[in-house]
Amino acid sequence: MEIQGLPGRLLAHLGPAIASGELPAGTVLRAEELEAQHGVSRTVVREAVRILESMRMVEPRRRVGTTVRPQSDWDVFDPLVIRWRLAGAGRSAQLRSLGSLRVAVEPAAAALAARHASDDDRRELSALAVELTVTARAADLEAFLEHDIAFHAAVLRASGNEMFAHLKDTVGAVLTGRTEHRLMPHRPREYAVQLHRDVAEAICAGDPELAERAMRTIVVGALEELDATLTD
Amino acid sequence: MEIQGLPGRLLAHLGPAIASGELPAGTVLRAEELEAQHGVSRTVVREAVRILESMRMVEPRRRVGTTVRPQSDWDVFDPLVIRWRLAGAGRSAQLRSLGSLRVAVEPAAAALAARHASDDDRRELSALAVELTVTARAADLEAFLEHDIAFHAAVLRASGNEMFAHLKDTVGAVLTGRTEHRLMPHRPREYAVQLHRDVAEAICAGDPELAERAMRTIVVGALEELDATLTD
DNA sequence: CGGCTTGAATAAGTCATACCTTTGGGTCTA
DNA sequence: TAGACCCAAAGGTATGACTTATTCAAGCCG
Repeated sequence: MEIQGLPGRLLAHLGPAIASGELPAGTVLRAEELEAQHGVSRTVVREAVRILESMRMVEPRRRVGTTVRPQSDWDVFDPLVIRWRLAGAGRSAQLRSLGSLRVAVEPAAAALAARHASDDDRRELSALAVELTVTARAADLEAFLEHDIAFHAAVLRASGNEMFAHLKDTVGAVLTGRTEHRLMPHRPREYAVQLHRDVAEAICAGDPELAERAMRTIVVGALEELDATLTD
Repeated sequence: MEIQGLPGRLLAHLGPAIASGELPAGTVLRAEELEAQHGVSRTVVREAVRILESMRMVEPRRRVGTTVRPQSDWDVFDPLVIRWRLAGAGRSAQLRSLGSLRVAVEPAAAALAARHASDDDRRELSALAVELTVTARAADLEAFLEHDIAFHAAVLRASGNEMFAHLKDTVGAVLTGRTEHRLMPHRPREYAVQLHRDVAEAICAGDPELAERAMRTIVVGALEELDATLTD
């Protein structure tokens, strides 16, 4: 999953530093300095910088150095960029953006899933709905989170659209971030759990409209809760 | 925009080759061979491979070589991956995926735009709607395409959500691909143009429901046309 | 005979260095 | 002052030497 070796290590420093605004747009990074600061060779620095370039976060220019590009240029769908932003300063903005994205995508995915889900998909969704109910009643936040992530991932996958399916890690990151940063009620609301059961049932019954409506209620609720909680 | 220099050139060979299935999952690339085949140095090969690794398209492993990963692992939201797939074999699958994504995102973006668009945004949308009408009547496909792309980009940007805004190049690629591959009527349908005007008017009037509905009609229509045209 | 250890071969990973190419800016000249 | 010109600075590329991890197989032990 992660980029390997020293370039990965360097990236793990530079990426968050840029994403958090510690190195704002316009900052000039010079290869030689990076070598010295991190005690690595040219090769390593170049590979890390190349990756940042491919994410459109920096732009190397001869005679001038490697400059940090404005946030509006970044590849905001890149999983690494999303993770870096969630980790640091841009967290609230990132959560809000992702919240809107979820509102757009997840209901559509639920509708598609109701049409295209395989029998295995349906079985899995039912099982996960049960798990959610159980862990919610037990107020086991950790287990609830795990199953919640699995549930949304299952819906996205069952949609049969590869691009939706690939958003599973992103949605997972949002849910995790929400729990970690105490943006969630200490105990999952029974109403929310009921909605998850509704989604599962609608998909199993092959009812796209119902599935979409229930899922929309879930993600709109999550977004509103987010907006109400985030102060910045 | 593009990755610069020799690594970029190498990437422009390897990326499409992998995306098109010419180098299927499991294929082993050895650095030494790539050097010889493309007449470049290790430095260049390593940087190109690192970028492919960051897109999750290949996985370098010691003692074994750099193996091509299955398509399901790829970073399907990466603009380069999308472009490569649109260019080659995976084109139909890619267009379908993107079509569904548009159906999910663009109506939501239109609704947000109706709430948050600035006065400049609204002016621009009105102007673009006029341009669309004019070029459609003149059956000037090239100019129509250009304004169509600009229109959808403007809606996405006006939504105020950075992630939606970043999909503008992706949507542009779909529209371009559709025109290039003759998946469009030779003359834009007046009905479709009317819908674009409806979207612009609804956003200008601040009517989210109407904007969303009109935009949904546009993208659903586009998707259905696509499904009807694509044979594979 | 089967499983475990061990060692050698292999390919990627890293480093250091030399040299090339582009480009921004200063200088010199008309 | 305007223009041509030159130089230094920074990234770009090439290469050789060395390191490290990993696979595979030979060989050893139970």
